[in-house]
Amino acid sequence: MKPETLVKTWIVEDHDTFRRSLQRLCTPERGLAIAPAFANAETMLATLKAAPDSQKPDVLLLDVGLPGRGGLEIIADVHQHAPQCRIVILTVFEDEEKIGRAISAGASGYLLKTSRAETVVEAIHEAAQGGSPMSPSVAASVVKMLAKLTKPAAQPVSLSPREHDLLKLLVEGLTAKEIAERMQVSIHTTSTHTRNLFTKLNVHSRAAAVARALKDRLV
Amino acid sequence: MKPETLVKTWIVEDHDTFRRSLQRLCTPERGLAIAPAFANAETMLATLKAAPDSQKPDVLLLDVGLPGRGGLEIIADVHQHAPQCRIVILTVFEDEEKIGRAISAGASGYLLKTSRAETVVEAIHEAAQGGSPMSPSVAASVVKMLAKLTKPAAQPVSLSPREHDLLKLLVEGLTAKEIAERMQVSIHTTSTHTRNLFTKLNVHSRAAAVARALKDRLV
DNA sequence: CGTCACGTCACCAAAATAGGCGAGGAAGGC
DNA sequence: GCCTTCCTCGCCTATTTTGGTGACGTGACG
Repeated sequence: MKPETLVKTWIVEDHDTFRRSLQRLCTPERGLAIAPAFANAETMLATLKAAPDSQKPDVLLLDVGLPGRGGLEIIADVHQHAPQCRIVILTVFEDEEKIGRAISAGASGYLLKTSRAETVVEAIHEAAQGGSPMSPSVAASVVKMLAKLTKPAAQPVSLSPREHDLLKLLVEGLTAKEIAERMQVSIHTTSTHTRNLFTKLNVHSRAAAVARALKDRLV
Repeated sequence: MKPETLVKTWIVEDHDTFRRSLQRLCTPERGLAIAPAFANAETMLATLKAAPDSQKPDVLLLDVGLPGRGGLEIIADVHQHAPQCRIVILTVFEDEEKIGRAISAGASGYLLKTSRAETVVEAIHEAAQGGSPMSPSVAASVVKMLAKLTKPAAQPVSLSPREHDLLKLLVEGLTAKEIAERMQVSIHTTSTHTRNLFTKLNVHSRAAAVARALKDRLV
């Protein structure tokens, strides 16, 4: 894993002291190129847009300290102008809300500012190699979110094969007539299946059935 | 972070050599209690069921080498008999499918067998403290999955406040009448909103609107 | 002041759906 | 054999939904 070339890192951090500390971490001895550092995202973006590809960063350390509008929107812009750049969030917030939004926006890593200097350096290298460095508690949040998002039905329902087919087509938004065609049966049959399906799902409308199906991952 | 008590770790690993290697890692000098090790999940579960709470493990290192039925079902059983136990998967597989299913099942961590001994020990401690140790590439997969699951609408739609309200109620499976009550308006109004909503969402039925809303996370 | 988006309400008709009933055949378990 | 589940098809009606049109008041914006 010895770095053949220095990892180009950019830094966005509004606190002067902390920004300089980060900047001092980036030394050739640590396998990192001298890092441009910016006090706000706008100047960084302007520089990024003007930079030739060869000078664009491999990793961007991004502080998203400001609540509300703060840096998450920036991520999309960075991806647009430097698609290969891995973005590592560096912040004091560790609530699932913020973590989830950062990852949705395209962040690769998420470090807390309580991380040790050595950890940050490791994280930069890890990110540059395609990994996703995260502080332990952040990793736990991410795993928790993923588990929640993929958890199956609370009370599992056993649908017959045809009912399952029907449900999938319902979720596609087809009408009864279209479903009958797709399933190669009479519209009366789909009607029967639909009624049975409603009973099993404990709903009284197609819309509710679709909601149940998608929420409980029945499809 | 000094461990005041030794972390009780159990090991399930079918390869004799590797199992003994893991077992040798668990020493008081490393902050770990002498670890019971099992060649298969069944005997581990039997032992777990018979064990008093005070002897139940803090962390379970679980090999899920066998493809198909292998260990993921075990996770639920372990959670049932030792709710506080953190489960760390230890395997050679690193495809998103397996990782996702392990996490859905309730695993806290996921290590590749290529991990160094020192890393495994760190992971055990991290898991015991509520973290989620993962090999870098696994972390990247997890982040990628989470990003995919939470990515917003492909083509964002701008709904008016009332339309958004309506959509939320639709997703709850309410009928037009119920929605009218909830929104404190006439049923004719909900009808108008519904039509406009359909146009914006480019659908022609409530079911399709619900599908679009949930798939594109418009709610 | 005009315009536009929005929310509200209404009337209308064609179409779809929800839901109840019965009934035959095929497959599988006991 | 009997029973159950599932799939299939049909008939029925009340209700809902879809989609079109028009209309009024409000507030924001230029």
